Amino acid sequence: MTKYEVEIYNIITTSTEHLTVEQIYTELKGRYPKVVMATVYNNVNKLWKAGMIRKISVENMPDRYDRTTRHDHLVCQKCGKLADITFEDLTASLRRQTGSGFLYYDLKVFYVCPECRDREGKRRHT
Amino acid sequence: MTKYEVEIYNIITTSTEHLTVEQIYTELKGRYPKVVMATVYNNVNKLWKAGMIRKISVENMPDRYDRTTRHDHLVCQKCGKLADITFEDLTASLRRQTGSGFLYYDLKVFYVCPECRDREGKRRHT
DNA sequence: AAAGGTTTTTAGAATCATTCTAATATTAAC
DNA sequence: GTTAATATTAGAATGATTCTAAAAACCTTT
Repeated sequence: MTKYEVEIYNIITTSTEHLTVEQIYTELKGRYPKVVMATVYNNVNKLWKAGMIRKISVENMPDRYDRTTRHDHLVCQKCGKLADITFEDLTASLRRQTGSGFLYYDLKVFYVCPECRDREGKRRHT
Repeated sequence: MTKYEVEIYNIITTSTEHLTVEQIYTELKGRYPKVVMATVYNNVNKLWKAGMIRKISVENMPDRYDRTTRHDHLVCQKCGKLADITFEDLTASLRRQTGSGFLYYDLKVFYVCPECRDREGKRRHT
């Protein structure tokens, strides 16, 4: 594993947020001013293909990266922010229904996050 | 509803496949040679915002559109093709866990589709 | 520690999907 | 049938991501 691979892996897996390539790049740039975007792309793809990190795609936003510990995601419909939830593990049940081709699943719950609710509420009612 | 809106809605909801904007455009172009891409984009977005069609985002591929009847998706990890499955409805359970902000959920099951399995199998074993 | 070979990084161009802008066309309302 | 509103067109612009070719860093083997 190369220096950047390790650094990027650490940034992703220790973050409490769900980071975009842009954010990882900014973070990394602080410590290694000569790093470029392509390096971040190369390395997140490498890590992703190796199954070491998770990629989260949501329509109309850049991909974000996450640790691989089993959990699901809440996606705010208003602001796009992600939050973790752990819903019951559906693996066994889905494997049964899907057959031997089964690899993994991805469950996203769309909602309005508390912050956006408050903001909405203020505008509409108060 | 405008002419194109209706046509695009019909193309999406009567298709057995999960169509990209590109494919919808090609289909539509056959009947209306002067239609442009932007019109397809405008209209799928309009239909999507109105909740009349579903948008399916998978990492590294263009968005695809689908009818809104309740069902989940199988995504082939090799070729990206989508197939429908109907797994048990998790709405009630997720709403309970998520709270009043809940809107809807999206369940994608990644697998290797039968065609890709066969292709793989041939290369590896036979 | 120099030479050779592989892998990584860099810089910047290229690509792809999608959105935007401004002008034109179509539709609906009066 | 004129006005106002909305939709469509054409093409430029944007944003995210990939690609390409050259330079740099990293191993190995001497």
